[in-house]
Amino acid sequence: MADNMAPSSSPSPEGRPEGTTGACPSTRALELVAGKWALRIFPALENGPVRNNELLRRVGNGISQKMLTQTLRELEANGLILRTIFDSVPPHVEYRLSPLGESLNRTFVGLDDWVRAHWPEMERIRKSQVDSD
Amino acid sequence: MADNMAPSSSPSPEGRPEGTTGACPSTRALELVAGKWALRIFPALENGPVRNNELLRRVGNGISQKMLTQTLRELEANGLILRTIFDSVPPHVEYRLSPLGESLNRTFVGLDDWVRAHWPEMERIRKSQVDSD
DNA sequence: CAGCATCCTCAAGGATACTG
DNA sequence: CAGTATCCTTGAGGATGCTG
Repeated sequence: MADNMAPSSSPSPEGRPEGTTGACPSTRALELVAGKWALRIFPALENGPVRNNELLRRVGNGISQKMLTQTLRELEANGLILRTIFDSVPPHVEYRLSPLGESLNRTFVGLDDWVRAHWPEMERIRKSQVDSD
Repeated sequence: MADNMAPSSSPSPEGRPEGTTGACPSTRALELVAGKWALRIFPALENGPVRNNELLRRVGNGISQKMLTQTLRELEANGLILRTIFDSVPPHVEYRLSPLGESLNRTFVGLDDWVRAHWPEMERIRKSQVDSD
């Protein structure tokens, strides 16, 4: 844990610090932030606070309550998500992106856009390869 | 498979198509492209062709030959990586990013940059939370 | 409703050994 | 050197049931 985090001020000749070491922070952050479910949760929170159940539905597909909570807690612990507890008789909890989380989400949107733009090409390549195989 | 891929031209009122369905392509692409090892392989290929062994060393950390090959094949099948076989007596194979792969890598760089910029803040938050706990 | 605890399954992935 | 095949371990994650 807690490795030193040299800013981009002193990159290697190749450009960025690059993965010869294999300990680049993005790797860890991805694993932290993208436990495969995080990527699904972020867009579900894009337009405001959402409650547990709603979130469960929004993320949908194969997520379980367990995984949702677990991922949510991790994101919260890293300041990417804010958890608001309304102390009402039927418990009411709201999750929303923190400013930091929204910032990260913007990066995700970039990735999402890339995929949208290039997915067809990838699909084409996939087929042409089995074809020439 | 082969879901329709509406370009960002017709987003939902909220912004993008958003994950109510849970079948957004970025999810699948991430799982395809980011089998957790892909993210490590891309930077290792940033500055030109690399051979299997070298790649194994470059990615380093916990990757095994099995996982390397497996991931490489998947990336290749999607046109993100090019595999060149030199038919020499000691087998010689080179991997490099395709133009498509380089394009995707640029997105990864963005993510990487975000992490570099915000990791300290996340770390601070992490600590302050256990503090106020 | 939110969410924790428990049990159990299954497959991702490591280690090892072998081949062209 | 590059790559496959096999075995085996581990833990991610689902299902269920209970609580405040």
